[in-house]
Amino acid sequence: MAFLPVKEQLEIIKRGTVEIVPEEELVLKLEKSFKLNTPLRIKLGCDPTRPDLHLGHSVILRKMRQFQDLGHHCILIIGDFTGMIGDPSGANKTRPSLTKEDVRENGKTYFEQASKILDPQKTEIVYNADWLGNMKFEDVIRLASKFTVARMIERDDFTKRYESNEPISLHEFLYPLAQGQDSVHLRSDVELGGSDQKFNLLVGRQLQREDGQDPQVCLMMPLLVGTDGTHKMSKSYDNYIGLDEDANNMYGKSLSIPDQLIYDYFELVTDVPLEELPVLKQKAETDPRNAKHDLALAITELYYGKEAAIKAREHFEQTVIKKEIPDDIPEFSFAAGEQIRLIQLITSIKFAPSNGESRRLIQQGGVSIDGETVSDINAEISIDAETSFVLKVGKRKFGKITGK
RNA sequence: GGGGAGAUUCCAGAGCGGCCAAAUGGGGCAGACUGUAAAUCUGUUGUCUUACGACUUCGCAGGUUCGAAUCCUGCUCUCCCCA
Repeated sequence: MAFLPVKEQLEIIKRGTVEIVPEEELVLKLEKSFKLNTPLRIKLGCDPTRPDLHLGHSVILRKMRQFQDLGHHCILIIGDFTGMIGDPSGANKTRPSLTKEDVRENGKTYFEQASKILDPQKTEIVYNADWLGNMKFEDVIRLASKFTVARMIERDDFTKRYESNEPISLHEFLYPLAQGQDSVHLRSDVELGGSDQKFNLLVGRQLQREDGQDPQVCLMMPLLVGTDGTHKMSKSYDNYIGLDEDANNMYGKSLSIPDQLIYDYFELVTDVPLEELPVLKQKAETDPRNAKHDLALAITELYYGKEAAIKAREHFEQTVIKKEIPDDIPEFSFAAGEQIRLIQLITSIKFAPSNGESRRLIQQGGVSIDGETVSDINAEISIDAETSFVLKVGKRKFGKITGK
């Protein structure tokens, strides 16, 4: 296939990037690729320990997709080797070491979810245990000798953990080396990563250089700030919008981001054309309400299509703005003749994790039946064949209770 | 190898023999308000119980005591200083 002119490719590639190190080398690589009509080898590593992808992951995956669309060769590394050992970074808890099967399984799940963004046909999947697992201790020592401790601990997250007296295990120093070794093995031209990966990506450059290769270009994407507006999007902060979230949730959660993030989201997680971005930036400042709805729609549309996205918008307006009952709510049937305490009913359909919690919800006015707030903790419900009412618990848990 | 500090409820962090299901902050949840599932304010935040109360929880295992998160012994883990 024919490649786009280098200048046009660059424009697409640079969208949203934090840093490209070094950009001149990327230009050279693109020029060479164009001349020889050979695709660049783009590398992206993933951690298969938690295969629940969210919009934060999508930032980098989308960048990968852009490379695919430009005709380059994309390689997704499933980090099964590191996953088996259990990367303890960022935590002082030992993570459970996964078995080989677990990791392969997770890797599969990861790829399935990533396929919502990547073109699976054009993605090469590799497992790094295939080469890292064969290294001898001697090889590891030789690799380790290429880095000094001072260089390692100057890495930002190590420095922070060191200063706050948090433990750093020795093997964590080996992770960047392992990742760099991946680049050597795959002879990558470009490695993608979050801006927190800079150090690791740079290690790849050094190791490739020592191996006599043309070092990879490191392309860093910003870390997407989560719905709380402060931390990077991640499952552990519970500020994420999952890729397999249903359309309604995706829409609603997208609306809950703080206003100042609207533009970033447009740039990083939607497909709005480059030339429209400045307009949207303007709109995000002058008309945040509508800009945010546009954003929510754009995000939802990307994963569920236009029709579903519009439905999600309607659902949101109905339930949140007009505070009406949505059309499609789950139904829970109880045997006719049954007498059940409301508290237990709420717990039994998992609208609350414990009876204590249900009780609290009622006490706080968070429970209503057909729009009437229930304040009696001891309320009992008699079910008969005719029973049918809508139970609302908290802001957005609706259920239709019926008798059978 | 030697010396010191520490492990508390989702997180951070008080408590140091009964008044401790355990201060305070963060987070979560609910209510009010709002363009919003944002911000703000208020309430709430182990389990079971209508309630009285009962039960489980303060690294792990034992022990002292009428009674332990708090005292003792051993173990595990972490941090700091020295070598």
